[in-house]
Amino acid sequence: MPDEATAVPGRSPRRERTRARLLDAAFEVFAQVGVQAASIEAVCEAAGFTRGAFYSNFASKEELFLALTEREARSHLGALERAVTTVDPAALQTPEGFRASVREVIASVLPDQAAKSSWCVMELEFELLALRDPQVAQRYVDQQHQLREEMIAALNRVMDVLGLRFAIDEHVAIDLLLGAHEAGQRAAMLPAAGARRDAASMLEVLVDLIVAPA
Amino acid sequence: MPDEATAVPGRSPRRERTRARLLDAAFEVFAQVGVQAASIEAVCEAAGFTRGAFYSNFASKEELFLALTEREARSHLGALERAVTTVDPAALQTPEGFRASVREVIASVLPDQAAKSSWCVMELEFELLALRDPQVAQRYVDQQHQLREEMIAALNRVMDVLGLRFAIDEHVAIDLLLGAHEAGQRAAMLPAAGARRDAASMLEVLVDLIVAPA
DNA sequence: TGCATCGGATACAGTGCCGTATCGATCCCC
DNA sequence: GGGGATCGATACGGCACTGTATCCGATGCA
Repeated sequence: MPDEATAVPGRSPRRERTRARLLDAAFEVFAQVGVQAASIEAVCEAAGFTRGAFYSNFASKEELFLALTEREARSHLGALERAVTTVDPAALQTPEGFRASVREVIASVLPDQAAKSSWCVMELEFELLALRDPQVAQRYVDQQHQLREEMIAALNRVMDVLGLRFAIDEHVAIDLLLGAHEAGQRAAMLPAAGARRDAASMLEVLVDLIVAPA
Repeated sequence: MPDEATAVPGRSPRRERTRARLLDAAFEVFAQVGVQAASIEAVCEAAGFTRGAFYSNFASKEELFLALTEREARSHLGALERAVTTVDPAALQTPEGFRASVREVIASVLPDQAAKSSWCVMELEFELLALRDPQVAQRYVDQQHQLREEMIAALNRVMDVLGLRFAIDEHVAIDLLLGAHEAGQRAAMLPAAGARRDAASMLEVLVDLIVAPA
């Protein structure tokens, strides 16, 4: 037995794979039926395990959920970094190219096509859980904060190249951008009512409003 | 027995009271633990009834939830109308008065202090349910659509008095306003992380951006 | 006041999920 | 290749909730 419970978090490869499969299954099941409605049993079945495996890896459904959000947050931060470093400076020279780049950076944090749209459902679940459980709330707030700070930095870097800046407080700007993106994505998952404005056009209107020459 | 099942929806006063108490309790319980996590039993207990009363009035939890959203939507539309008719034209003459009026109209649809902040939790629940259940989705979309159309009309009426107009598409404008309001309200329910921007300032920034002289 | 209907309470059988305790296979290291 | 630790499967008792069928008191009408 290792001396410390807080020793190296080096879990055996086998255990790591089990955890990963459980997390994958949790993502799927949670997105499909909701975190609260999802039974531990259903997650295990989707992962091809029995509850024995689950309780050997997680203490509760909440812990599983938090591990999942952490994994996804890490992955999103990675995607953000990649998106920023792959922005083509040449493309930025035109207004269209600039707006496309902004949208790409935003989309990298809230992937639409790649990881299916089910992540935005999970975001809603996360927020809802946070509104009820203080422990979850802390994690949620921290993750959101970190993500937004990195996005501000990323977008500022992009805009510097162009001699542009935010016309309004950058925190408000990010909130508006992310809000518009999320709203657009969710709207896309619902049946249309009347004239449906898509996320793309909303974002472009917004970008025009809040970006100004430096 | 009445000939028609679709006769007058005139329910007896007693029955109406029972339904109202069940709806009140549902609001409370749903907001507290979530729609999915809430057991019918818990709702009944909160209302001071047994499940017998519930099944005598509703076929399922979903039906109860839909009845609840309908009642609340009606109440919100009423509040919106009242807010618009009580706007003081004199107050509109100053920029501050105008912004306050805009905020009041918006707040009337998404009440913050009055009906507690728990309604925005219910909104999230509603949206989440809509993303999963097509039947719920239709209702959700319809309600949102109606609300937004009425808000556009209301705000346009207010702005006409001042010789102002939306600088951008009015549907986009409403989406941004409502989004900002909701985001601000939810943020207010969570522990602060770093500099917390409140809903009020976000809305004012936004109003300044999207309102222009006619 | 008596009677018919309505509306909510009670009783019951059934189900799915929970968390734990224990067992057995697999993996790893010497 | 054996022995010990690890890890997931199995088995068990229990509980909370579901939906229905039935009962009984309240209510309203003649």
